Amino acid sequence: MTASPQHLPEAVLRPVRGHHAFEACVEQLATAIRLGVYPLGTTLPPERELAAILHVSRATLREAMAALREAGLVETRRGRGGGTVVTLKPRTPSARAAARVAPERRRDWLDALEFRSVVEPGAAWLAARSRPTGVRREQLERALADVQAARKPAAHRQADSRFHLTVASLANSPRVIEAVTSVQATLHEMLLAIPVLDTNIAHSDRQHAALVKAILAGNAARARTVMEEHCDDTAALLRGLVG
Amino acid sequence: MTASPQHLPEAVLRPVRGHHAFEACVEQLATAIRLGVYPLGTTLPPERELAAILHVSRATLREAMAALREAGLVETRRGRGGGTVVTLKPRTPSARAAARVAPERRRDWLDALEFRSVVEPGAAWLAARSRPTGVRREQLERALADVQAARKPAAHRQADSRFHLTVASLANSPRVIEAVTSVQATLHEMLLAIPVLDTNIAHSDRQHAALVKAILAGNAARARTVMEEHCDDTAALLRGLVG
DNA sequence: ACAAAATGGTATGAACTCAGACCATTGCGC
DNA sequence: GCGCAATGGTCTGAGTTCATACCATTTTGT
Repeated sequence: MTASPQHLPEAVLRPVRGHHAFEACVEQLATAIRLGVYPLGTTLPPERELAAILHVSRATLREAMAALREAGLVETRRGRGGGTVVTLKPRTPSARAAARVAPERRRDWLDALEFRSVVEPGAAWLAARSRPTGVRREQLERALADVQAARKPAAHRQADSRFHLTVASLANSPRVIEAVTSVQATLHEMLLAIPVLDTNIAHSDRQHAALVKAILAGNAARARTVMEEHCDDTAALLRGLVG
Repeated sequence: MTASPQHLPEAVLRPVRGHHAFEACVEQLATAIRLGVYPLGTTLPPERELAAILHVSRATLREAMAALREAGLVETRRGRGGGTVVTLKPRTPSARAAARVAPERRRDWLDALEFRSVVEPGAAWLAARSRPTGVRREQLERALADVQAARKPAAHRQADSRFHLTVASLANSPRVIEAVTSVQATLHEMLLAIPVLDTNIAHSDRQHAALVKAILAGNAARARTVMEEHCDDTAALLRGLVG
C-alpha cells in the first residue's frame, strides 16, 4: 500500500457543525434578514413552520427568536394574524469596526472572495443553461429592477444580495444556493465592517443588466464571463481594503 | 418598501447542521476512510487530537469511533504506539444496491453532479493560478502517479478521489476543499450503488495527465477546460444510469 | 356576542453533549 | 527491569436540545 498522503487529512477534516443548534438558527435567520431575504416589515413564517424548515425543535427556535428580538431585528405579536415582523432597518457601513477584525476572520474573508469567483460565475452559467421560463424570468427581471431602483446605499446592498441569490436560485441546485448564500453573507459582513467606499453603482448596474440579458438569452458562456468580471471588480476593491 | 420576494425564503433557509455531533463525526471519518484519505493500514490521529480537529468532546468522538469499529472500518489497540488503524478494504461496487435509491437521494445525486461541474473546474482553475511550487508540485505528481498505478477498480476509485482532493487542496481555499470533499463523497456513493460500469480508465488517465500538465504550467484556463470535460464525461455516464 | 382557528407562550422529562479529571494498558529509553 | 510517556477507557455533573403536550391571546367568521 502506498504511504498515507499527509497533506490530505489536514485539508479534508473540518470542525463538525457550528455547535449549538440555537446559534445556528440565530445565524441563519439574522443572515436572511440582513441580506434582505425578509425585508423590513415582512412577517416571518410561524414558529412551528420555521422549526420544521430548520429541523430544530420549537423550543430551540424560540430561543433563537428571543435573541433576534433582543437584538432588535424583529418584533413579535401574539394571536391570530400575529407573528414575528422584521424591524431591522438596513444599516449603513460603519468605519469604526474595521480595526478589530481578527486575522482568522480576514483569512476567511479572502477565502470567501476566492470561493465566490468560482461559485457565482458557475451559478450564472447554470442559470443561463437552465433556460428559465415564465415566473423565473419575472423573478429575475424584478430583482434587477429592484437593484436599479434602490437609491440609499443600505437598501441597494440588500437588493444586490437578493439579486445574486435570485440568480443562484435559477440554477435550481440546493448546493449552489447554499454556497452563494454563504458567500453573500460573508460579503455583506465585509461591506459592513470596512469604511464606506463609493462603489461604482452605475458600473455595477450595467454588469447586472448584461448578466440578466445573457441569462435570459440562454448564453451560458457569456453569463459566466460577465459574472466573473463583476466578482473580480468587487474583489479587487475589497482586497485592497482588508489585506 | 418592495413586497417580500416569495421565492427566496424557500431557497435560502436550510436545515441547520447535523443535530447529532456523533453522527456528523461518523460521517466525516467514514467518508475520509472510504475516499482513501486514510488508506488501509494507516493510523488515525489520537482521539484527543481528532476531537480537537472536529471540535467535539472526546466522549462524543469516542462514540463515533465505536461505531466505526462496529462497522468494521477500523480496529483499535491501546497503549503507547497504539491507536486506531484503518482496516476497511476498498469495496468494489455492488449492483444489488441500485434498486433501493430513494427519489430524494437521486435528486441529491444529480445535484451533486451539477455542483461538481462548477466546483471542480473552479478548483482546477484556482490551483493553476496559484502556481504551486516545491512540495505541492510533488504532491500533485504523486497523486497522478498513484491513480495511474492503481490496477484494481476499488483501489483506482480511492486513488482517483485522492487525486481530485489533492487538486482541490492546491486551490488553498478551505471552502473549495469542503465543496470538493462533499462532491467526491456523493460521487463515491453513486459509484458504489450503481452496477459496475467499465469506466474508460485510459481516457480518464489521459485527462488527469493533461490536467496536471496545465496546472503545473500555470495555465488556468486550460486547467478549467480539461476538468470541465473530465466532469462532463463522468456526469453523462452517471446521469444515464441513475435516471 | 360567540365560537373557531391561528398564533405565540409555558412546562416537563428524556436523551445528547460537553469539559475535565482520573484509570488502564502498552511501548520506549535508560 | 523500571519509570516515563502516549495512548485508549471510564466516570461524573452541568448545560443543551428534543418531543410533546397544554395554556393564553388575538383575529376572523358567523
